[in-house]
Amino acid sequence: MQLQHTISQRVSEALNALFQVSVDAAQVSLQPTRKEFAGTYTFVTFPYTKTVGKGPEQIGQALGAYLKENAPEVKDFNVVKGFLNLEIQDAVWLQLLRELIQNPDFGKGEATGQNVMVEYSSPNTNKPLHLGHLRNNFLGYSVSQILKANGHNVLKANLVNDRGIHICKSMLAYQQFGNGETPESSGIKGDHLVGKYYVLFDKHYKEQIEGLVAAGMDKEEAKKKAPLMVEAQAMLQRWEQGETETVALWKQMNSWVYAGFDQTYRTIGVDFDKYYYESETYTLGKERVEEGLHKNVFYRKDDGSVWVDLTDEGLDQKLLLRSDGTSVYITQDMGTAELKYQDFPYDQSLYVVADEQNYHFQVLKAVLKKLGKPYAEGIYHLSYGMVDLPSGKMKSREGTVVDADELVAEMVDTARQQTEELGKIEGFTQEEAQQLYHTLAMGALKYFLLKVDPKKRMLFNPQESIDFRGNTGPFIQYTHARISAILRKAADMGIVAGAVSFNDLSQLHEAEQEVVTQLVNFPVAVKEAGDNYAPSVIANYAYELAKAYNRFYQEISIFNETNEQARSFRIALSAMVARFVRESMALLGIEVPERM
RNA sequence: GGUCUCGUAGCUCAGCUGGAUAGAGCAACUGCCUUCUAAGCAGUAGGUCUUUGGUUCGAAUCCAAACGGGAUCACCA
Repeated sequence: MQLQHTISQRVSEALNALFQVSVDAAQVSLQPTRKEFAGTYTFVTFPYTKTVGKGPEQIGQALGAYLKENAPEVKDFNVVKGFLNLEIQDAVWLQLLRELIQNPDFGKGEATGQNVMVEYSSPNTNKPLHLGHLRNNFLGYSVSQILKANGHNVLKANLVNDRGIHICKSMLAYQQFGNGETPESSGIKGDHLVGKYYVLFDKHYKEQIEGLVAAGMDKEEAKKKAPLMVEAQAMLQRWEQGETETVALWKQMNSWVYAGFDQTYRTIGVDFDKYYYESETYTLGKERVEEGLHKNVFYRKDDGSVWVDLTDEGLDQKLLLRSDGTSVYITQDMGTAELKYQDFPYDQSLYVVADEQNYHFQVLKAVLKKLGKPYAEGIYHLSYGMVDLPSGKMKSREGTVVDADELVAEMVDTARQQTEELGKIEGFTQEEAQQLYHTLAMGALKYFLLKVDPKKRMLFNPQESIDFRGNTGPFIQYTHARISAILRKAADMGIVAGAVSFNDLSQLHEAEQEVVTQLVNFPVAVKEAGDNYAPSVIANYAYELAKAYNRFYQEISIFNETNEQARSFRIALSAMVARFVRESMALLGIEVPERM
């Protein structure tokens, strides 16, 4: 039963019966009643004063009295100015809980048959993952889970940026300064090892530039003429020509990076259904360019370069192919979009990419539309804001990035410290303790990064982010652990869930009713999160649910309750909260412990 | 400069498909562990929702402008 919908229906009927005003139930908007007033749903009467011809308060009184009399769900009402607050019968809440218990799919949308591809992570293979990538990975994974819960077929894709000048930079530095170092010989994780040479390249490159400038060269020219840069360009050429030695080095270094990434992905709990590699897709777009020239939506300049004019879309002219015939970024993305569509004919294609590329994706969509591609409309750039540090923006070249592996390790260590201080894990084995630290660390980190609206730029304060109290992942995990303890105790006492019905129970405490209200909201949150691609909606939901439960937990005893039905109800209620906490956290990619 | 985006408590953020006296968490202060896990609960204090105008019965929310942050406008990716 959709309670809110039912109440809308009742209000619609009442409007008709009392005032002969015909309003479709779907048009009757109800809002949650504010805490300081009694009630669950509030109907605002102001908009109806003209059609009804009465004052807002009068309308509220009349509707309230009518509903109390005629709507079986309505227990009572009160009117404050133009606001009609409706209280719901306890029997309705009890019935709702029974329905939740019997419906294991509550909250999940019906299958839509829609295919949605979610591309996320998309790392460069020249350096390890950092904090920004974490936001990306957590977002992509979580949105995928949320879309699945909304009934879509989801394919998680990772487009690995494994070629280009930046890759050649680390390769070149490795060649010159590496002395045959390997992850095995150095004990350094593969992606970090390669990243080390990327940094080394930059260091020597800068020295060369300074040297040239000191010798009187213009800075811009020095950047181009520095020997390391010239060599890196040459290496890229050799790579594109497939020169054996260069390709071998490229393969070797990439394999190190992949081993490192795999380890990180496993640690942070994300995965992919399909990998795309830029080295395999970067030439694909050229056919699309040909197609566009053919269809006369692109044009070729005298120097041979190909352009598209998007001024009619409010955008600019955009280069699609260089004068030497090689691809640029957008060329490749045009090709990859087509390839993706062939692999998995999608209704929607999400790109989880930082907001610095907003313009790029506008252009990509516009260009594909000009080509008349059926899949262009489904392209959606899930743009997220950068993660700032208290010191400002992260700059990889200035060494102010927060490394993902290091951060995770620090979080795990903090989780260990906090847990040991509280001394709550007696009887845990080493493995169980380690597992718990990891669960808590990832819960804290993921929740911190996901609770903020993706579109917004956010601040990562290392001090605050490791907090395990208040609006945090561990707070919600803690709620689950508490309930687990209750369910264990119930089992120990031989109380079988559902064995005692609560059919004769007729009264609820306010705190109990609040919890049911939150439970009932689960599908609303799942849908809203799906419609807006916003894990933050789920995070907020989980927090509200946990808060409502903790209040109930504090105020009302379960095992001291002598009324068997009331006790049975509270255990069932607790079990449902545990379930929805677990399910909503799973939508964020966060696990919940049985004990902590 | 053009385009886009953001501006809510000391800090980090909710709220934004218009509704009541704008909410959380952190930080500060006060209570609550012989009772199911105090990683908790209850409470106090903290606000010109950047500013100005407009639309409306009603604006943090919609529109416009200004101010202030940020992104982007490469034959880079």
